[in-house]
Amino acid sequence: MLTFSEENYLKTIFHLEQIHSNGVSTNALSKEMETKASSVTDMIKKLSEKKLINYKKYKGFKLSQFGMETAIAIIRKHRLWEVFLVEKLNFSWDEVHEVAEQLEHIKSEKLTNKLDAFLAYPKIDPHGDPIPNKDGNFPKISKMLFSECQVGDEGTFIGVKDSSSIFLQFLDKNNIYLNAKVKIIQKEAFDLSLKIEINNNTIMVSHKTASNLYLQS
Amino acid sequence: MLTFSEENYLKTIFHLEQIHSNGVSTNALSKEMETKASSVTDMIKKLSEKKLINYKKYKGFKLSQFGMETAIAIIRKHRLWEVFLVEKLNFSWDEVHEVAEQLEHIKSEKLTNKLDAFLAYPKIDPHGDPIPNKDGNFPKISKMLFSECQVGDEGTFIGVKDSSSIFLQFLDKNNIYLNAKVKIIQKEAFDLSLKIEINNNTIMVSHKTASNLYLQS
DNA sequence: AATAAAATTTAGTCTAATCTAAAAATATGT
DNA sequence: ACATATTTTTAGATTAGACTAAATTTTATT
Repeated sequence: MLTFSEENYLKTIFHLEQIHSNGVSTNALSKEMETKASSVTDMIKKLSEKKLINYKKYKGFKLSQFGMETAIAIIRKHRLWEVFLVEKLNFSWDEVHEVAEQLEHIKSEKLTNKLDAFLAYPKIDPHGDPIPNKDGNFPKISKMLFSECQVGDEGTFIGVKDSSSIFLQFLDKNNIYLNAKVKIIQKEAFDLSLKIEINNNTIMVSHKTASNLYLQS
Repeated sequence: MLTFSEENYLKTIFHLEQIHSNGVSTNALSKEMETKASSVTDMIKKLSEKKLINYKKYKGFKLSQFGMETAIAIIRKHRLWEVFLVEKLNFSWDEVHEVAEQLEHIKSEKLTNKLDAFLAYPKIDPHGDPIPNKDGNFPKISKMLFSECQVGDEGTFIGVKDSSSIFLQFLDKNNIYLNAKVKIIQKEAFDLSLKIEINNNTIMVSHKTASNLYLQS
């Protein structure tokens, strides 16, 4: 049985591997975890003994197959709970992360799978990130930033790039809701702002805003 | 911020105070927590320093007002999550306790209150135990055992005394479901077995079974 | 009231997860 | 290529929560 701390390390290693695909360094992990490098070395040794990562002194580390599965299971739980909090309990986006950080450590496969079913097997979380299924497979989501779309493109607004409170609250205030149907009406050459149709309203969004919204077509 | 361990101690002290109303002893608590008495003494000191209990060496301890509120908040979370697991995720009664033991430690008042609202402010959990409200007040539940009822009594089956898996599975098998409307039809003088009407079915239950079912009239 | 029994506390050890400071290994710049 | 900088690891300390064994206090029994 893994501790919370071990699980948090695994999760963070997983995320770092997405960027540094040829292995993660002690320093990179310590920065991400906001701990000292020596603490990371200690934990890395423990994870290595438990066969969760492959590690050679001074040479960085990578998740093992087993470690990968474990990390994905935690991410699955995190994202499912986020959906639950937003869709069932009416949390706003900017409040869910902290609570999901706790809920992701609840140990019950049965709970996870029943929650998944209760939520009707969602494929993406409120930030637009894909939710791995029971077998650990991530659904393919073809998403692009609003700012990269062509006039005429349409689809569903499924997530954000910037998930800061201030941005999410800005979206709320402007009635830009998750899962809204969106169509790109016009693009201004001058400032790259977009005219979009969203939920049968036509509004203008700045280039900066458009660069932080994902459309699934 | 309290640790899981501190929270578990508080909860257990609360339960013991229901029985030993003039204070709890180190030994009683160590038995209930399945730890050694010396470990309890250590923890008691810490809880005392944090003003969660009132403690005099060799003289036992009691929850302070603050400790009481904290314990009740944990019990509230435990019971709300049990309702969620049974009513929303279709867990069976005998599976919920272990998971609720984990969920009760999630720290977010907002989550607790939103969960409460989502569940429509339930007053009792799947074992028939009362759920304290946001202010820590327990609802008054007038429950009695089926075995103590008179012929003609009617009400709702709200909980069990024996919550062992084997008993809960037995109830499932015999279509005795929580919140069923019940009427006592007849009582056999010979073996004290009852004929009851439950969900428009008439069935017989043994005295032993009837001694473990609570009716709310 | 004296002594035996039981309960409680203290003292010291262990493990997990962190830290600081120092040592060792690796990487970099001229 | 070699001196320096950076990264990583080791060594030793700390805190929380548990433990064992011993000491102390309280309770019970004659």
